[in-house]
Amino acid sequence: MGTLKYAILGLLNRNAMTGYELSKEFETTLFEFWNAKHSQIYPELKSLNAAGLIEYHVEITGNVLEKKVYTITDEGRRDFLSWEETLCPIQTATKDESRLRLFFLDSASSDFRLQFLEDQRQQHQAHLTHLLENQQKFDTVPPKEARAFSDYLVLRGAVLREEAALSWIEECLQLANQRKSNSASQKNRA
Amino acid sequence: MGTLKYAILGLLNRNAMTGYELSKEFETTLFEFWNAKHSQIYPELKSLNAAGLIEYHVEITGNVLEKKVYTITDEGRRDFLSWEETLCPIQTATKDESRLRLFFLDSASSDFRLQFLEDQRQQHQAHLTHLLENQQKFDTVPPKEARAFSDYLVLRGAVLREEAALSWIEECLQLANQRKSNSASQKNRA
DNA sequence: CAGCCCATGTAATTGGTTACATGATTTT
DNA sequence: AAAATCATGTAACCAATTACATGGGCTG
Repeated sequence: MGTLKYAILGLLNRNAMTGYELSKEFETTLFEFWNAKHSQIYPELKSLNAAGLIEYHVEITGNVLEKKVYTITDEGRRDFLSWEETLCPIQTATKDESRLRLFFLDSASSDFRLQFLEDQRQQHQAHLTHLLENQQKFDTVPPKEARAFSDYLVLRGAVLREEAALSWIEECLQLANQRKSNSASQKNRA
Repeated sequence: MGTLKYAILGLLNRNAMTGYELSKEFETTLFEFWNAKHSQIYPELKSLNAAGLIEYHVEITGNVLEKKVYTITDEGRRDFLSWEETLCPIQTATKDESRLRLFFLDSASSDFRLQFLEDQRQQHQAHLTHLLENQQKFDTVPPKEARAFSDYLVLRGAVLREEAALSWIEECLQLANQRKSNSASQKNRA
């Protein structure tokens, strides 16, 4: 899809940045829905530069350490906007190892089943708590064209998704427990 | 991670199957949380066979058409179970182009913003409807050790996730509409 | 001066998709 | 007879992670 390209152009469309700063931005801000390591970013910057979509100038930190501050070009901005202003299909399929394991969970022992679900529950709980802490940093919905508005929206998305994941696991636990007390009376299965 | 390996072993642990049937299984049953094309499956089967985790015998369909029916070996079963009976981290990050686009949506025109959100809303709505139709096929929660129990659980997971996604988009739409009427009175921004 | 962060790259490998390639069987 | 589906594979390419490799700058 070449999505990394547009993630980078999008970030540079906001602020000029070095590859290192882009990498930090992926780790922090975009982490929930996109990520890329520096080993993927630097080559991509090289090719975006070659394509004339971004430029850079070198700045010196201290005495010798060079850093390349990248800026988006007009052509790059046009390219980004033409990507940004297109519709896109929602994600109906996504690789999720937890769900795969859960799908096969009937081949595991009944003890492990509960242990697995309980562990998943706790992890989701912890992650949700963390997200809610971030959400509380917004005392109010960020206004207008504020940069933080997007941050708020994607954070809300993460919160709602995580709440749903937690509800789901709790539903699974409940059904698994039901099953356990049922099957106690008929343990003589294959 | 080598997850494909365990997805295949897990399926073969249920039933003996050909590569073609595995491929269909990925397309239908596992699709929501794992997928693999035949071009990835056939080489994987080759290497699992070489590792002694699966075996096959050849069956003839019609006059000449050969198909390889794969069976899991004892060693394969042990390997699968040792994977299956381990805890795993929840997914806190997943690449999602829709969310990325939404994150950058402030660089788009206000008209397009609403168009994008409305389109996403409709897509989520349609997908949810489809999932709920599948859910109705279960008149009751499948019992005990029934194969369908896992199917039911992952379907419930998909339903809850999709409901959350829809709620989120609706919240975004609401906020975006608010913003529009607000910003009408102060359109003189940079 | 040690340890951590800043800063930039490349190489090797894995995971995954798309395209290439072939041919039999069944259904309409 | 054509079209859809069954059936199996390989090749080329793209995306992404892990590891390799180097060195400066800042803080305690």
